Order: sequence, then structure tokens, then C-alpha cells
Amino acid sequence: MGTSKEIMGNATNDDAILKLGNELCFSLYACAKEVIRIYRKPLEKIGLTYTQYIVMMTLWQFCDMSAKEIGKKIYLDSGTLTPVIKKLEKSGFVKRQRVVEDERFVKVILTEKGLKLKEKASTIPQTLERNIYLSYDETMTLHSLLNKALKGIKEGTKI
Amino acid sequence: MGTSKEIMGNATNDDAILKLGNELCFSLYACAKEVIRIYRKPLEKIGLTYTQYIVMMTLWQFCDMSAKEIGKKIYLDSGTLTPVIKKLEKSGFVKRQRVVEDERFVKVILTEKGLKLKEKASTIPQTLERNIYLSYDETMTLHSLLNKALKGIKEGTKI
DNA sequence: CTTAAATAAATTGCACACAATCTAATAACA
DNA sequence: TGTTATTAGATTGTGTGCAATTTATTTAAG
Repeated sequence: MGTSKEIMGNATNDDAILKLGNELCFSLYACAKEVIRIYRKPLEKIGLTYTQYIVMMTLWQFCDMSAKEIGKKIYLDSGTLTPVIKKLEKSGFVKRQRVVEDERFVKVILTEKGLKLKEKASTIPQTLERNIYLSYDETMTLHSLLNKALKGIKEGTKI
Repeated sequence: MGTSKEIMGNATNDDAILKLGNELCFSLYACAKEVIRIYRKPLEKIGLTYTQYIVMMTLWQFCDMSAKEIGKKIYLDSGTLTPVIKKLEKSGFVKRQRVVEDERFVKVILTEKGLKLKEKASTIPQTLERNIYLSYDETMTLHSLLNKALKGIKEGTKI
């Protein structure tokens, strides 16, 4: 089973330039996946999946959020969000109720249990610190570059 | 539908420190998802999904790869990889064959069609450049920080 | 006022992603 | 040598993630 034998031995300059975009997108993909993976076990202990955790974090920060608003904040559409919120309701962390003034909206509300979960979840963020091995400055830089990229993509997506 | 009203008005210092870990993990999650989203349409044109593209990129770089080796390189286990590779085989881009010397291994081999696809895919990486709005230096920094983080996670994962 | 357009959720179908388990093949060792 | 342990892939079950469609409600236009 040969390893690391390059097929296209002599990579052209063009190749090299194109490579960066792909490598960046791969690093992003892999890094996000690995980070989610290390969060999995700690989250399991408090009864959340990663996606459910993202939703709960949003609810811990803001109140009176409609499903639509949550989705906009965490980049998820109703196809993903509806079942996630329903599961959170089943676990007793949130309640869902239609808004009286506009029955199209579903308001998602923290329950007492959901609010209490915030304390249990307080040690979760340390998971990343213990595993990522970046200095504080590096972490800040990474964070701000990711947000800048995210903002760029959000503004004008021309595929 | 109230927006941006913080429930826990007075965030403690502790909160602030913990917040960074969570925000970083969220930015990673969101950014990776958005990048995959903008790759979707261009990839669809050449008949690949994002995951299939990652596998093909790996095969364009190396030859004689077993499923195991591919999985290690792109952080995927057989549960994900087996069906993806089978789909690539169905599309005619790769062939799968058991290794004679050790029947446990499946060797994944590019077909003529799979090799030719590399040229069609040559414009794909520009997708990111057109959408991410980072300078060359920023892109390089982001890339290296992601790889450093990835390496850190890979070395010793203590959850 | 009535029909048409717009909007928020829900539903459906397809493609991952991964833990857990199973199967088959090889390696290790008593 | 025969049994056990290890290993690579395949399978199964659960949970996203998203495009496309549907449903219910509200708004806009004529």
C-alpha cells in the first residue's frame, strides 16, 4: 500500500495557487469536524448534541426568539431546525408556542430546566481550551479571521 | 418578537473567558458550513458532492490509497467513507478492489474518467477566493492556525 | 373585498457523520 | 498449531444539513 507517492509529480505554479483555496476549505472542514467531535462526550453528559447545544447557547443569550431568528443566527434552515427544537422540547429544555399576533411564527422559550442547564454547561467551553493548543492571541486571531470570512460570505455570495 | 435582549444582563468575567471558547467553536462550525454551501453548486456541475470532492482531491494527490488511508487523511471512518466511495464507483470515477496480499484492505483507484475530472475541477478552488474576502496574508494565517489547531487536537485529545 | 404574493414552519428526500456492532482476514502468542 | 487478539471494511441506527415542496397565515394589489 504505497503512501505519499504523488501522481502529478511536477505541480505547476497554477496548481500551487489553486491548492491554497482547497487546502483552506479542507482545513476548515476537518477542524470543525474535530472540534465537534471533542465536544461530543462532554455534551452527552448533560444530554445535548452539538446542534442542540448551539441552539441552547443562543437561547441562553437571547429571549423571545422565533425559530426563524434562531435559524438566521446559527445558519440553519427550518428543515434542520424544526426537528432539533422538537427534540429539545421533548427533553424538557424548551417550550414551543405559536405567536398570537402572527400564527406563522413559533416562539421558542427556555423552561426552568433549560435555564438551569446553563450552569451544568458552564464547563463545556473549557473542552476546546484543553485540546486546541493555541495561545490566547492565536485563538483571538483565528476567531476574528473566521468571523471576517463568515461576514464576507454572508454579504455577497457570488458562486 | 424581541431581539437581542440579553437575559443574563451582567456577564461576569468568568462568563467572558468561557465565551471565547464557545464563540470560536461556533465560528468554526458556521464558517465550515457556509464554505461547504458555496462549494455546492460549482461541484454539482461536475457531478460531485463536497465529501466526494474531498475524497477525489486526496486521490488526485496520492495513488494506491486504501480506504483506511483515505479515511485517516480526511478524518472519516468507514461508516461514512464506504458509501461515499461506493457512490464514486457508481459514478465511474474510481474502482475498488481488494488487495491480494491482504484481503482486509480495499484499494481505491482512479479511473480514466476520475483522472480527467481533475481538469474539470480546476476552477473549483476559485470559489472560495471569490467569496471569502480575505487578503493573501490573512488566508495564509487562517490556514496555518487551523492546521495548528487540527494538529493539537490530533496529538492528544483529552476530553 | 377578493385574489395573488409573500412568509414561517413543517415535511420529504437525499447525503453525510459517527458510534456501535458485525464479519472476515491476518497477526500474535501460549 | 490452535486459540486469541487485532485490524479493515461493512452495516445499522441516530442525528444532522439542506434543497425543494407543502401548508397555514398574513400582507399586498387590484
